[in-house]
Amino acid sequence: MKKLTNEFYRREDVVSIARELLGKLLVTNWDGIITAGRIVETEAYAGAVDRASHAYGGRRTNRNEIMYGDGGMSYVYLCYGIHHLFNVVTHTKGVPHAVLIRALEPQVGIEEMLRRTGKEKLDNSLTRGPGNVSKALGINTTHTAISLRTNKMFLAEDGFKYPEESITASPRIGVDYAGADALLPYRFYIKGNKFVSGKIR
DNA sequence: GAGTAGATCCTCT
DNA sequence: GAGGATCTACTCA
Repeated sequence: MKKLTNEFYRREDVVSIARELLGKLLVTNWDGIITAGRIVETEAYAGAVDRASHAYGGRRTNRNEIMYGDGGMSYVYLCYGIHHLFNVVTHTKGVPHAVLIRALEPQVGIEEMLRRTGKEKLDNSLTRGPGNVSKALGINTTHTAISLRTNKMFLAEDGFKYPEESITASPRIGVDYAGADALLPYRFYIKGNKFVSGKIR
């Protein structure tokens, strides 16, 4: 298993990165408790020109400041007062690109994920949707702005690849307020995977 | 199976 | 003071 490199995160094309993250592993290790899952759904947020992004029009606030940092950092924020959403910051300093991790297939520490989410057994709701992903992996807003190359939280590849034909693009979810940009095919997921959120499988 | 309301709080205006 | 990159449970059918 190899951690993804800074070169991977710091490329210019956030849409390609979002697509390539499918099949990679997201690992957290809080106080020695390891949980990990394989990424099956992502969304790209293309910075200042993307009306669905927090950084649209170059908006810069305390909350999204980390998006303007170097690629390879985490961006976690609270949505609807309840859900913590986990993003990977990409591109280099000054360009606020990010990829939202929307769904995982659980791999390691399933018992711990069940404990964190209060569920009794593994089913497709455990890591389906960005709110559930963060809950299962124990991610919250205190984990924003940390490097994804530490041993606490990182993305890695283990050689596994989903076949090209199983990768599907679609418009993003929950961004109706973004006008025409809501229609951009910036969401990527594994066709037929039961952990993918939304109605279209 | 489809549609809808409610939860709940931080951030920005 | 408003609203959000969501999820679940509940209704109705």
